[in-house]
Amino acid sequence: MNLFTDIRELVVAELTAMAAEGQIPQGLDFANVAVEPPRDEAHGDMATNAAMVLAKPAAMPPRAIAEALAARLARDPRILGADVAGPGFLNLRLSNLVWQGVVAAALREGANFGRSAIGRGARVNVEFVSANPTGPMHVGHVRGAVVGDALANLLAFAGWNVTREYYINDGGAQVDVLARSAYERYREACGLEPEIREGLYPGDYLIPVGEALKVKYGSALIDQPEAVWLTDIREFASQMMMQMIREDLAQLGVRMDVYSSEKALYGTGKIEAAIQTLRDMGLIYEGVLEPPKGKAPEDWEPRVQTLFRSTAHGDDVDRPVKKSDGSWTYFAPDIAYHHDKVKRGFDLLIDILGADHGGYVKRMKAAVSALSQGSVPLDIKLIQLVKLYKNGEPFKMSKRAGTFVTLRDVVEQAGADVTRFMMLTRKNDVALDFDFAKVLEQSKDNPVFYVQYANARINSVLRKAREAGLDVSDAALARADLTQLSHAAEIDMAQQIAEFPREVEIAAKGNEPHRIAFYLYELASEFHGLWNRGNEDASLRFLQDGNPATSSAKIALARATGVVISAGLAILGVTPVEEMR
RNA sequence: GGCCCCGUAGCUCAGGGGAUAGAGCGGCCGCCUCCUAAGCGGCAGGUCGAUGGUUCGAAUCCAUCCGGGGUCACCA
Repeated sequence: MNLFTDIRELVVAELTAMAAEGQIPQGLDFANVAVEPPRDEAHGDMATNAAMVLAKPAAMPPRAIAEALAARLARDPRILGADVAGPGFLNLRLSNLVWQGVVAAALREGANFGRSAIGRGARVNVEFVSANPTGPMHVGHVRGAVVGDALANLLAFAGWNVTREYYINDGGAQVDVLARSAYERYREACGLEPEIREGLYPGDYLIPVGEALKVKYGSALIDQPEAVWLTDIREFASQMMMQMIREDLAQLGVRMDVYSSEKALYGTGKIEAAIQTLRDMGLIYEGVLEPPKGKAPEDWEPRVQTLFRSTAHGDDVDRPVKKSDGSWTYFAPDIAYHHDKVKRGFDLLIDILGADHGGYVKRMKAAVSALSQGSVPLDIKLIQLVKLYKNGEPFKMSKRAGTFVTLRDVVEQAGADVTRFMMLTRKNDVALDFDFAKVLEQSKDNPVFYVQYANARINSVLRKAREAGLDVSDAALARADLTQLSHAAEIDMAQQIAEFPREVEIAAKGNEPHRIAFYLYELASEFHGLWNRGNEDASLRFLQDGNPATSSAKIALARATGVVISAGLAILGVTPVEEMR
């Protein structure tokens, strides 16, 4: 249930009736009519801008519309009062029964509370991580992995049909480097001195690869020329790397539905087919690009290349799909890959990329726009850097990988839940500071702790109530006399709970999972506030000695809050804690 | 120089075209005989980078400019 859309439907229904009865003109567009919580509590529980939005097209003063609408809305049992205010806002006060009903709904719906159908089952592909299979995942990948996974959870919760996909970049030169590096480790496993030359991957995570190669090939590849072993070792090593990456992702609680290989596109005609599709649209031509503007064109020389006319779909310059030697650029398989996604029938594509791929956004959008003839939107989320700190000091670590902090280092130090939550405490396009000390701190400036603490307190109440002999099952609590929840502080709590479904929809529409993390912080804050009100006003404590009926109602409110915390954390992929230690 | 992102309280950051712009930290003042004070309440602190524009209404949309970061033809 989403109370705000319910009330908006009521408003639109009344406006429609007003049009039918001639109170306002026929045929007005109600699309911009909004029902939202007002910023200021004094303005009531909900506000609608209907009168202001419609005043001009209806050629009527806003107050006249607002007053007529108010009179009609006031007849609905849910609405206690409708007051015209300010320039034409209509402020609605809702019956406590409405808010009490939200508590009951949360208890009834449980983990499904807040679930939405706005996605209408549309098929969306979320591509994320897509790290090269040349080593373990490092910090740079963590945020993208978490954002992608949480976004996928969010969209699924909001009614989209989600596919999580990893694009294995195994077609380029970097996997050759991997093969050569692994070969040296193989020589090492065979008792020879490895030559980890400049440009090879030095990390000791390749030692097991070398040992595995020795098991498979014995000494057969020693002193053989590269041409003999390169292809086999490349395949072998990248498979082992992918296995490691899958394990890394599992550590973070991330799972993929589909792994697609770049290499698998070569030799299948898929790249050629994608380019041919563009060629048939007149978007492929042989030409010479202008030198990059403003950059010293010293080493620039005109070259004839095969170009994609991406400017026809919003890009700034056309982009090469073939190098001057006739081989594909990296862009060509990427076009083919997105072509494949379009052909698989997705209604929406989302790519989660590192912020250093900013220059890549327009051309990829252009390609998808062309290949789908504008029918499949591509949203590209660029993920900004994570800066690591420990107690405020920049943090460097090189444990097992040689030069970088790995995903495993982060998860081992901070834990998957903390890592995931923290990665979602910023918008994707803002850099994020991650302090290993602060994220584990048990204080309110640590949002993970703060939210988890609220959940622990709720569990504490339930535990105490159970010890006192109360039935605190959700079914029993849903039957409690919730009309006893009438104090303003309790109604405020219920109102915050009612925000959850609305926040889910806003977050899903904008592909912004971080909104859920911020919402949970606010929800927790409301709960901690209510909890402490019990210190001053004993009637606000959840457990009321000798009054099981009242206790049940208040516990129902606490439990409903817990239900929402769990549902929200589930979207983030974080496990709620039962008890702080 | 082109393109992209950012610019909101001393600091770190929220804020779907709505009313008097919010939170945490830091500062000051309060709250535990009582479900976890690991918390809560209050006060102080703002020309929302600047200037124009669109709009009944702009932190939000558009344009230009100023700062900071990223990126920039045969690397993926």
